[in-house]
Amino acid sequence: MRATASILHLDLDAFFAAVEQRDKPSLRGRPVIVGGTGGRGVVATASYEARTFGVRSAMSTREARARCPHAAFLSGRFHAYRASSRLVMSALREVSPLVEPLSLDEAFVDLAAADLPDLSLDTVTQVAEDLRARVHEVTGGLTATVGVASSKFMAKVASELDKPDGLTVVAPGTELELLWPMHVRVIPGVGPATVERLRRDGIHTVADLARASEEEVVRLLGKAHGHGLHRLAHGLDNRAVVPEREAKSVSVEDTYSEDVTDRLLMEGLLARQAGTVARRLATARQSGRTVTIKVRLHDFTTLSRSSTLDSPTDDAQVIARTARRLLGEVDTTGGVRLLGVGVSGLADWIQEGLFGDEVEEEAPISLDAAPPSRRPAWAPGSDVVHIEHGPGWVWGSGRGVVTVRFETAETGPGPVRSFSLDDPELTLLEHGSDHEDAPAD
DNA sequence: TCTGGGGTCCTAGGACCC
DNA sequence: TCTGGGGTCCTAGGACCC
Repeated sequence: MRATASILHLDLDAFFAAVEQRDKPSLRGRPVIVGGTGGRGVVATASYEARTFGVRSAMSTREARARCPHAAFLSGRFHAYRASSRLVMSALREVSPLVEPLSLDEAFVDLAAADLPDLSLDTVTQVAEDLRARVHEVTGGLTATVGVASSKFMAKVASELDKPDGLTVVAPGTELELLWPMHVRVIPGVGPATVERLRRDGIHTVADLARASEEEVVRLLGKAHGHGLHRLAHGLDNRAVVPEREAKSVSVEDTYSEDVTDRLLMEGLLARQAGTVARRLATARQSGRTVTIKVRLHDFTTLSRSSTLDSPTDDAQVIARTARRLLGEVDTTGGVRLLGVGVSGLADWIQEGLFGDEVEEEAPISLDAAPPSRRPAWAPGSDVVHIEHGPGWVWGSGRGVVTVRFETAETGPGPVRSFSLDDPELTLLEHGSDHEDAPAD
């Protein structure tokens, strides 16, 4: 909570649907619904025209069709959404270097890091209006709703108040009089289950929540959630705007139009998903140790099984093999409606920055350009090794295992594989055997 | 023939280690 | 011979967000 209204939250209005209406004039003024169009689809975004018929996000497409049969139902063009999103994020970064995207259509901007004469209400209001106009301009007509306040929480609450195409600035000091009459549902993190738990205890408004003792809220909702919500109810929020966040997992899941009952087919579908996950990991130059499968049975029961490997991988075969083994632990009699594969525990083995600038760049690392290392043996990124048929970089090490990414300037990033430290195939190519220097920085 | 897909964070219990 | 306690890792599930 700051003394100035210097955190801005921007939300693009009915984003996916608005992009479709922008790109296809015949859709303008008409109800447009973007989402899964198959028998088991749900609505991702409904245009405001569709919302007047009661169509909402996350509603099944079947129900949306019943409510609004004349709407245009579209399955979505994500490259177009990403392109517009990038334009918006760039526009935000013109205002302040501290921009935290929350999704394709939402971001926080820290105005305290912007180059402004002051942070008075007049100034931030003008900045917000200019920004909304700029977004409209760079996207070719999309509108945004903006909230500006003294914290992330209040900025987000404020941006909900004047949708679409609006602006709300909350003057510092007036937060609680705005917040307390509202329903607890306005607090991000309060969903249906939490609303119900609080309701049973007679807590409906934010003021009710603030009046309750912290002990009581913690008893109802658990330590972290209870403590956090109780603070928010008092308007207390010191979270900073954080521009870059490391991904913690990569996953793919698919709901099938008909339940899958054939075990071999399930294995094939998992293997294909493993390939997609592996490709995304390689693109992000990451690997992870924990492989998780997700299985949704015919009756919507959802299960997960996971297995943590000795060393991180981005190898499609390894992920597929693990996924198949995990599927073996699940009774799929009766069929499954969804299968998914994910890898988490990313970057555990990669010390960010050990590669220096090189890790930030997409360009393949030349083995010839290997920097003389001053780090202990087998530190991630420190050594070039030779295993079996080719050279590679040490990617991670520990527990008697060294993990290597095979990579050359010619081939670019290759697969990640692991070897036991006493594997005779493993030879240190560069970097002598005494490593007494302390790690740099 | 209700109920997507991509994520994040939290909890709770058991294993294991010191 | 009646039995510690703290810390960390792993696993499964749940709530929530967009």
